[in-house]
Amino acid sequence: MSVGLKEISSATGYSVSTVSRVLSNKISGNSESAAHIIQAARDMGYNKYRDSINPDNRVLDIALITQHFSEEFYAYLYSAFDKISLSRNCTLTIHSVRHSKSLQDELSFLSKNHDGFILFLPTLDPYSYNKIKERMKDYPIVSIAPSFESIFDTFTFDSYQGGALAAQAFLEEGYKKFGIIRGPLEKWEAALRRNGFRDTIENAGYNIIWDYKGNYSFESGENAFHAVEKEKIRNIGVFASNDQMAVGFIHAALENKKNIPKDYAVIGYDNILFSKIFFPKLSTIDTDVDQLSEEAIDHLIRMIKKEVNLERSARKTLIPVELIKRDTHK
Amino acid sequence: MSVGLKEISSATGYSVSTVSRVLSNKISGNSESAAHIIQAARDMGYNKYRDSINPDNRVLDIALITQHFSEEFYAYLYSAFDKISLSRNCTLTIHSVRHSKSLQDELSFLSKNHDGFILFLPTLDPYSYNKIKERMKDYPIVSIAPSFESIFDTFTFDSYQGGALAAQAFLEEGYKKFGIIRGPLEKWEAALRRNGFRDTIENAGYNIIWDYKGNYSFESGENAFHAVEKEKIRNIGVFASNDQMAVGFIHAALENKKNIPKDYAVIGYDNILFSKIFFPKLSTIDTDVDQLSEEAIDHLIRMIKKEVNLERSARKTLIPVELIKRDTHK
DNA sequence: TACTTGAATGCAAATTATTTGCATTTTATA
DNA sequence: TATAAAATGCAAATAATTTGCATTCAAGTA
Repeated sequence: MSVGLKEISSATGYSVSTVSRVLSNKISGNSESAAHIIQAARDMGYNKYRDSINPDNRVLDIALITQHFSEEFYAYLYSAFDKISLSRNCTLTIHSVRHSKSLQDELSFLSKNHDGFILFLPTLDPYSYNKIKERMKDYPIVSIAPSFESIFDTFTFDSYQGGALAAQAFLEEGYKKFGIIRGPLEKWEAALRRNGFRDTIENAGYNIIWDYKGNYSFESGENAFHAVEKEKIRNIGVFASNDQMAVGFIHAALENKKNIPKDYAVIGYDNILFSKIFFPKLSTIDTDVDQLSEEAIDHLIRMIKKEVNLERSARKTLIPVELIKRDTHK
Repeated sequence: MSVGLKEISSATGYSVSTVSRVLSNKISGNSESAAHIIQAARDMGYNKYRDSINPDNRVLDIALITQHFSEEFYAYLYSAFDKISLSRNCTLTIHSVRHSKSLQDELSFLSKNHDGFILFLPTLDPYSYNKIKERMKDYPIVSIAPSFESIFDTFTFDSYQGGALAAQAFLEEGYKKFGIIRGPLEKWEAALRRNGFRDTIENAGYNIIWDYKGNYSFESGENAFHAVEKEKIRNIGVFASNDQMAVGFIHAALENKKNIPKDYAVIGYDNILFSKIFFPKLSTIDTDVDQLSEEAIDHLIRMIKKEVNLERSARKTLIPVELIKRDTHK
């Protein structure tokens, strides 16, 4: 059963004309009656609701578009966005397009039901990003995926700083040998983490003497250990590009009767739950997902309210990260 | 800009009358032209799309309504539903109502944009469930939250069986002493896991000699260890109601130079990622989230297509669980 | 091939939904 | 209490959608 002005009229007690005027902004939307009618229109599912009513006078519907994986990080991310959007009086819906066949069509469809998008599509290529931009011209979109080229206004963690912080910690503690377990370098943030670490080490006059190409998995951390063990390096500061690899490395090291941090000092990245449970407790780079979501959502809301100049080229905002010192280095 | 039949007409090249007929099922929806028009209506965001078109002829939009927490389980759950709904040609959106002030209104609103709900609201009271049922009469809803009273057709894991499997394993291995770290008993599935374990132990002529009231957290697992240590019990089979508590228990035990499984055999529940990484690897009850989502979604689709008799009282389907034997018991 | 039948289509009329001009009422403010 | 601005409802105007009817098209049949 389709809902029209007549139904809203009888539900609220106002005439059809008044309802019409409220729902097309012909009447200032801040009076009590207007609020009542707008609320009813939303509740009853009036289908021109979004098109007609000024974003200032209603709840905004925001879609978080992700490529979902069963990793803890996603649970954190959703939780943060959920919390912040509640506090901003927005309704958040999460859509995974990981398996989507026709991303463009899907986004186009979703745009009709939402006021704006938060995009988290780390593996999408610039060509597809540009296609989206083209097709969704003027539609409010914020990206939170780390990427080289900014096509949309972007909020991401300062991965370069993260690598640098790990390096600084090792340097201050007097380490002289440094190694890295890299993430896949085609991922932009993995490259940044590595560069931040390397640049800081090299600026201090040292070199990275061991470099292992991991793939972010626990297993590749274990493999990294076996690789470093062969070379009989000891007393080295190892920066792992994520906690899974760090934990894998430490796990393999302990199984082989090595001492952490004496033989190998390790700093990870992400501060996953198990990094503080794992024994020894893992030092790691912590990202403030709450801050990321807050800034991204607030910016998106400003875009929806047309307070952002879209003519300018896409901004990129870096959210600072922090080193959590625990027990896997001096 | 609101999209009407006129716009769809010029986009597709058919007359307004034909478009009207297709979009109100006056024409069999399986011809090529009909498919074309329906597709265009969806893409262009025609706002009576859902109301008008027969569910057989279009993509279904399903909402997974959860109370989101930053736990790995949620990432798995979403991932499974995501995968299955893709294979069923459904669009899935995830909505967290954990912090929602007016659940009823929110659901009512969401129902206008979706064809059916999967409800995962484990902490919701029966009164609220009944309110939802009342307000959303005839709207397709499937629940996947464990609960005593079935108000909606429900698919959940067989938690009782899970407890029983843990007990059987201990019994077969010759343990004579049994303990349990319970989840919060107001949670129905925690009660079931406990009952399954206890009944099996008691049927075999033994008793649970130690019972700790946990709260599903890592810390309460650690506390459980300190409690059992005080009583100087050893060589006991401990069933932890979830993996977090199991890992907490083992962690504290190892820190106190105890041997797992010699001093304490442990079986957990959930099969979280870290249960296979943690050292020693955790024996645990595994739930097949894929099967759960598959059955729930398929049932929901049948409800949407009106192939389920809603007059009957709510069905409850139990999905079997499995014991994964690893290294924390004999 | 010509004929038959039923579905698909478009035009225009009918119906339904929404907007707006105008007169009246309410509300806020001086 | 007076006054102006905003809100409201009625009814007319406009816009959107549906439907009756005639025509076209496709597929099967004699």
